[in-house]
Amino acid sequence: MKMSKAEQKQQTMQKLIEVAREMFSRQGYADAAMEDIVKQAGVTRGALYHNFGSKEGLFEAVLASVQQEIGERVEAEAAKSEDPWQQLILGCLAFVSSAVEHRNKRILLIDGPSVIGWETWRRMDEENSMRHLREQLQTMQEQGYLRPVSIDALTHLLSGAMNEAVLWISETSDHEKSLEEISEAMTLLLEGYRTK
Amino acid sequence: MKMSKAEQKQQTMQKLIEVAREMFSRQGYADAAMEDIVKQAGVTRGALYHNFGSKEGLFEAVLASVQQEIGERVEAEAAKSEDPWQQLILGCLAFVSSAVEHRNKRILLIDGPSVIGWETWRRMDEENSMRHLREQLQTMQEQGYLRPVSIDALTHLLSGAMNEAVLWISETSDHEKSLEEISEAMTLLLEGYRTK
DNA sequence: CAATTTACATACATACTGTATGTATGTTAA
DNA sequence: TTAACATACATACAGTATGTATGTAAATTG
Repeated sequence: MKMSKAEQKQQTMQKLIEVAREMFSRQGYADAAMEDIVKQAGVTRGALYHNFGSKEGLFEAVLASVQQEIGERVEAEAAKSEDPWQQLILGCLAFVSSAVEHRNKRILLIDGPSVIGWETWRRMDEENSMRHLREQLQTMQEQGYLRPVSIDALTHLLSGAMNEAVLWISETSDHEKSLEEISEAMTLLLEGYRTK
Repeated sequence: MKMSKAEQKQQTMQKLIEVAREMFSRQGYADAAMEDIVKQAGVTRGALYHNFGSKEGLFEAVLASVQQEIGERVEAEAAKSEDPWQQLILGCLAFVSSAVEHRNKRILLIDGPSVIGWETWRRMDEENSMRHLREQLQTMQEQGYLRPVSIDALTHLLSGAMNEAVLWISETSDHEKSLEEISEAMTLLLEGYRTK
């Protein structure tokens, strides 16, 4: 069976991203050696540098796939309700549940900001999970569900709270219980902004 | 003027920590070369490895000094009031104001968790700024100021919210304004937990 | 005051990223 | 159909950074 150049490229890139995602998750960015990644992916350093340019470039591609995956799950979950408050809660819970997974957590929350810089990390996040959050809050405020408060500030506060929640949950012995506690605390937290 | 061994050690360690703190803040942990650090501190690699063991060891010492400094400011600020709610607000604001400073932000919030791992980072933070927050919330709940909610969960949510707030503020063009917005949003956020 | 520990310097080993160059395979157009 | 070219990738090597082993002078100690 023959393969076009485009198909071949697509395949090696995907394989490298998969392998790198696993390695970055297990050992962290700094301790994951390119040599091991290409070996496990069944290619050579040439392929990696041809397609991604640098270790950072590879990481950015991996992070993008992580964020996209989470963003889709958040959106899908939020869409299950018509009520704005329900949508907000569902979205937040979906984010925490997704991000806490082993293959996402470290890449997204620990190494992400450090490796590519917080600004770039934020810009990438903005186009995935954070955009949904901001738009949801914006809409809710316009419809009178939320008190008059800076949407920017609020978005970041909530996003930060959830990020830390993810890291905390993943460290606790009983994930179910801690997720439940976070869910309760988040609900109360949001009550402070509620008008109707 | 003569110097005892202990004094000498203390002095080189302090100098290395100071220089490293500046370099880590400017270039980030990964791009800060040991060679440059020791050169600027006026010693050699021998002194560094003798005192700190590794690059990570040096970073941990730097981070400790950052956290201690912030922790002290938070405590001092909170002590300016007798009212628990005022104390909480003052402490939170002091944390954000301190952490946002250039010589603290990156080391504490960006590179910290990535370099030494989130668990270690949390354990270190626990002994500084976070402990104050948890104890304050604990006390407030016992005195009936706060709704019944998991103090652990709440502490992490607030801590995470503030951390992200710091990073956001530092990226905005008008720090004063964004700090004001965060202050307002944080106050409302806390209202959700208030009982009296 | 001899012995020993301490604080540090220096030279070197190791490991990892990134680059320069080569090659085989797919693509395109006369 | 084939010649010219582009692309995807392999390989060998260079550069740089961390960490270690060993040496040394000064202070501490019994």
